[in-house]
Amino acid sequence: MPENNNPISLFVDNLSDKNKQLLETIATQKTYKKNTFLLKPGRPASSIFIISKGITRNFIRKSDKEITLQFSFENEIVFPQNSYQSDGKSDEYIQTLTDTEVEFINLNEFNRLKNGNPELLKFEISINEFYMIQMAQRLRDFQTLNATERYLQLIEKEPKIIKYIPLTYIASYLGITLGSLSRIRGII
Amino acid sequence: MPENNNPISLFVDNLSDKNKQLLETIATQKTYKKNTFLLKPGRPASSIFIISKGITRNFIRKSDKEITLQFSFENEIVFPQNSYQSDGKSDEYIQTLTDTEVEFINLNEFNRLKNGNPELLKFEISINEFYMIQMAQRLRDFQTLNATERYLQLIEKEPKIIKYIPLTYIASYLGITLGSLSRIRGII
DNA sequence: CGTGCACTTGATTGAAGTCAAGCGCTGTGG
DNA sequence: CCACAGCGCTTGACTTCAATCAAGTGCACG
Repeated sequence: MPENNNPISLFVDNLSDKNKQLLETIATQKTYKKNTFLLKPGRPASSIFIISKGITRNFIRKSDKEITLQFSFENEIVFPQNSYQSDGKSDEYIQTLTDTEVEFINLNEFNRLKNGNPELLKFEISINEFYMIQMAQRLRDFQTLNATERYLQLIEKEPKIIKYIPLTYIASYLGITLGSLSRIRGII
Repeated sequence: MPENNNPISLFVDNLSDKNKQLLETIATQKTYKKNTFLLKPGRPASSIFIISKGITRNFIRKSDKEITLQFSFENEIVFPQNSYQSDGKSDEYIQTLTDTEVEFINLNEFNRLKNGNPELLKFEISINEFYMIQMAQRLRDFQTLNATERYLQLIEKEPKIIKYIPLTYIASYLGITLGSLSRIRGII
């Protein structure tokens, strides 16, 4: 199973005991079978999830195709990428790719806790920064690399994805078709 | 010149007078001529800029080409997208595209101010969220749209860019070549 | 044992890149 | 004040990359 000790779990570790305990008071453990939806379009996302065990993906449907936006592994935080559209509804799906165990965190309660709590506010800033850097890197890859190079980059930077996730999902994550991805793998 | 009242300036407006004043104590007004570099690779970015007047672009060089990562207009905040690479150095340029007036904000001082200051911490969170949503949208466009659709999307969502910025820069921002962009414009 | 999923492969088309030439401004220096 | 250099953009001929659509393989699992 995926390796441990990513930046996100470090951010949690760095919290004071007091705040760790506070977080626990609003977290609920839940387990889901493979291929369960944690979020479907139309429902406002009132929670985020910390994955204790398992893998999820965020995706959207676009003209009969599924486009994968994000994969999430152990100790990572899952939330809808695009938050909301103009009509206030998310168009995003979040789905488990394996049997998965998550800590469910209600956003209203988290926002209440963090009010006037600098440590939790900084915690949120760190997490946002982490995901911003990741997205900026990914954007850059789309602007500067072709399909083959993006695939090689993925192997290097996110080997977990290659190891554990079906190519169909990886293809749309890389912005290419399954067929092309297969050919790229053949050549390399 | 570009329209006013974007989300970022609203975030500033919403600050308490006390914090607005605090920010002013660490801000320095500077003006730059067109085509000046506010940041070059190799130097750690110790500041961010709030544009009072003018336009900037962030870009990188990659095999003799310049790839534009971001344009910034009046009242927006400019900072390097990719923060840093593994060697700790940014590889990003920030350049003025017109005569430009900025509020220079030293990051160390800002970090000192925001320590234990929930309002400023929330301010930072709001700004990060704003840019995250923007990046997530842009990423999605690369995954789901072809060159023509990305251009149309840009016209719709960021008309300022089309109005004020040379096509050469826009092309790399959209991840296409100048020639292709010109053809797309010809057809539409 | 057979159905369906994950992936590969082939033939063809279409989208975008490359490279080079050329046009029309603008602005600057002789 | 004109001439010309350079920038911003377009256009053409051609190539290359990736998409499309369809067929087919191997494997897992009920």
